[in-house]
Amino acid sequence: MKQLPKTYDPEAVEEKIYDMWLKGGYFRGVIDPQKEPFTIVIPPPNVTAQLHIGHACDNTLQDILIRYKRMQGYAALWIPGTDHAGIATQIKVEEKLRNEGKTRHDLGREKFLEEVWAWKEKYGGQIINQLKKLGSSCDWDRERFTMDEGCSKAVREVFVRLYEKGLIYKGSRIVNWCPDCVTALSDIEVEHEEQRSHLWHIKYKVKDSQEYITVATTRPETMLGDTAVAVNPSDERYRHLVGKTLILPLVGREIPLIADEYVDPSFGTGCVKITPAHDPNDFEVGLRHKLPVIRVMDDNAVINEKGGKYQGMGRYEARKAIVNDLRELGQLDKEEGYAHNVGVCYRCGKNVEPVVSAQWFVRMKPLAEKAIAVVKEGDIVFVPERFSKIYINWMENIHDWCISRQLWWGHQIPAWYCDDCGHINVSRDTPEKCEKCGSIALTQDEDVLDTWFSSALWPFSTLGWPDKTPDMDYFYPTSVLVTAYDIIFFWVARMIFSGLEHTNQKPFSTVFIHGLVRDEQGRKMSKSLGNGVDPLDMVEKYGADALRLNLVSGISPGNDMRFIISRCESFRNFANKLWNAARFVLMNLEIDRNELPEKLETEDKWILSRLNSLVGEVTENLDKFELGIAAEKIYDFIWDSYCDWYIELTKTRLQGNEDDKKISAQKVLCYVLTETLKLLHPFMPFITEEIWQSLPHEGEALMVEQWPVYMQELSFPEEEADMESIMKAIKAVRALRAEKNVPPSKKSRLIIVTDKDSIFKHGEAFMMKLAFASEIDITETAPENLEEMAVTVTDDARIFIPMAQLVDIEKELLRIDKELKKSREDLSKVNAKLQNPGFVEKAPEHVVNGEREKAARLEALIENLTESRSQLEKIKS
RNA sequence: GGAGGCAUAGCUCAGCCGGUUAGAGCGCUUGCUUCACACGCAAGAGGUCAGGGAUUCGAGUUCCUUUGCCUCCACCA
Repeated sequence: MKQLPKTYDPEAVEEKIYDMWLKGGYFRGVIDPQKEPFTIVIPPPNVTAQLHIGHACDNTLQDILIRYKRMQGYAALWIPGTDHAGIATQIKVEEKLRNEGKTRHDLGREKFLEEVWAWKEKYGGQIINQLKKLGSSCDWDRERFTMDEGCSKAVREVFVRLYEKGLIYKGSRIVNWCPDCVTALSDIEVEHEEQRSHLWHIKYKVKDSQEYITVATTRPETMLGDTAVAVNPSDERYRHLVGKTLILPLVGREIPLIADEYVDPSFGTGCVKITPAHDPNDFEVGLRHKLPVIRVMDDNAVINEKGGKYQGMGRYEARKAIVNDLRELGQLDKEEGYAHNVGVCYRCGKNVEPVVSAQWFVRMKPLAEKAIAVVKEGDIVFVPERFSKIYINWMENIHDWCISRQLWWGHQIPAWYCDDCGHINVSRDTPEKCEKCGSIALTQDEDVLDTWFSSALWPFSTLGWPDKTPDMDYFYPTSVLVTAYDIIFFWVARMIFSGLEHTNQKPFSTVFIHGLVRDEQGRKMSKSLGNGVDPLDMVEKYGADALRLNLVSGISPGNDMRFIISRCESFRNFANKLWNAARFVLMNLEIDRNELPEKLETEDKWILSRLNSLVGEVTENLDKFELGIAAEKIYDFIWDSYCDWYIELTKTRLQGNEDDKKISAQKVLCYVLTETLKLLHPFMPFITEEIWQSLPHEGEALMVEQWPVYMQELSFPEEEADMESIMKAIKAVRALRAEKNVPPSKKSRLIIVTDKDSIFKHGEAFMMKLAFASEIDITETAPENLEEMAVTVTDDARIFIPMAQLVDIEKELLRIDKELKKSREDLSKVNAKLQNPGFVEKAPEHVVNGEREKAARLEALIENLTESRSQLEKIKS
């Protein structure tokens, strides 16, 4: 017999258990042709810093799925890894350098990258350690990094293939430029926020005329680059001026007044200044009208030499100066307050500047088509389903993807420019000479790729692609992708089209989307608010199991959740509850084999039947990704059915002196506990494993045990009902006693009047213990000296308690009347249903039968209540 | 301008395909050193399931609508 400490101590258990799992090699995904594969690739956390509570949630969900499937006999593989997170990490390291008074340019590219790699080693390691602390059962032998050799090879392969197919091109386009990060961004890396600003109305003089045209703009500084003013061709007000020349204020440049459908005549003055170099729409207009493109800002958003006297000013400094100058010239017609959406960089939060720039793009339309079809046809399923609409909508309106970044940290673009002929050599390996002119003077493109370019390949680059590997053959396509809804576009969408394009297969079958973890007030967790929660703190305080259960129970798929610390405490209490249940079982255990006894008592069948239903339901819930519901059901079963009832019920047998009943109780206790541990294991891996190891068992570890299956022969509806009868009686007695504050130490005789005497005969011992009886009489007729007794009633028994303390006829009458009223109301409702032909005809049989049974129960209860009532009345008079 | 979500106990939230008396945690009230557990046990209070309408034998659950929050997408100067 093994002794467990009185309180569960996660710290003493978790590391030991995790090491045991590691030593056993249970995390390894092993190719086994006899088994079905089940694969998950981790959404690689950024190596920017430590994990936050959102990661803990994401990884707990994955771990639950992978452990569940592993126990079901799948060849389960969970591939871990981290993401280099281009801009984010580079910003972090530059910040660190700034604190040391340095910039990346002081170090130079090579030295700087050394710094970043050192950073990566530090934080990447921390992240892996954190994942382990959470209990994640990843195959650590296969840990990957988006910039490791294999992933880099995949990146080059993809780049070259797409380039050769004409799906990657380099071109001058308007891109979102972050002057602070000094790089181009893709469209989705720009967030929009409303900013209060002004709408400035500026007068442009018509050449050789007294007339003026007024345009409105939110970015007056860009006027330095204006090359036209446009009006709608149908606009009567300006028709006579179309084709005329205007004088650009401050600059003096002559620009045409053009007509273009793009202009909305009803907005503002109906005239739009056209700055092709600094606005995406103007760029398009410029193309249509063959307008010159004059870029007036440099990469830091400082006005360049094209800006005349404003050269050297920052964009907002220039804005101020220009507005002032226009005002002085009398060419500022109006200045009005204006709130509008401004794009900001998703990494640094600074305003993004649309500028024309030569960048690399992925041509999206051809790739998107397949990616839309695969979801529309249900080949890839989103859970919850509603996210597929969001995905499809985005894919259908997709723009080309700007993939080049003016950073140093990342995959350098595999393109080499020939210094002699200018030809672009795109190649998997560093070319020795220009493929066009043979020159050896080649310079590689300085830029790196968008960090998401490599993440997009993650499901197959981690399995060895582009090489043909056994892993690729066996584990690909992966099974489920688990992630939050905020990176559906960044990541999920790009994995889908990349997988389809490069492997000709979908990268995964199911996308399981969860919400974001917010703080107790429902705010997003962020650095600036300082409301972030460190998962390791929670692990330390409450244990990993409690944290995990907090993160998955009481949540619904796809919806945000609040992280409430007090809930960690309740789940720690739950762990302790389970611990003590196990402690109780072990204290009473004299068997060394886990098996069911030959002869089962009613209460055994009751708990086994309940367990069996639980097995069926939990399995179904997990298959439908209803993890929260599954967790709650297991929680309720353990606390309510197993601890509060079954353990209490077995005490009479365990403490009795009938050996066979004692042993059979031990066997059922042990069996049910073991099966329950299996069900709970994916959710609370540490404590379940630790307890399981103490119980009689044959296998090596709980985590590789077989997942329980529903068995018809373990369903005992009759015994369940019988036990419920006894439980109801026990509850009724307890309620009566509690009302009068009778302590458990004060026992009393119980006289049970029932026609189900065999059931109650069996329940005698339970009533003794749990209803605090000193002796029990089971009869079919009510006792005599009623005035000395209190009575309580269930639907199949009247229970008399000869205890003066409880006798209070007036109060009893009141209580019985109240109950009678309620029961009669319920009964009439049920009868109304049953008398409704529509209900009886149309409702399914089990529902109708259920109502009939309910009616019968209520009738019995009413009869018992009425009987008791008339007796009380008799005593009263 | 589009699209989506949320509204259920004092608080935070579950509630799957419509079908017992709408649940949990925390909080609250009362009692209990009941030989696993006070991180516990027992009993209890507390709900017009946001308002209105429709479908149905039956609606917290489906549909429409109103109100109030929230999010995402979108090039209106």
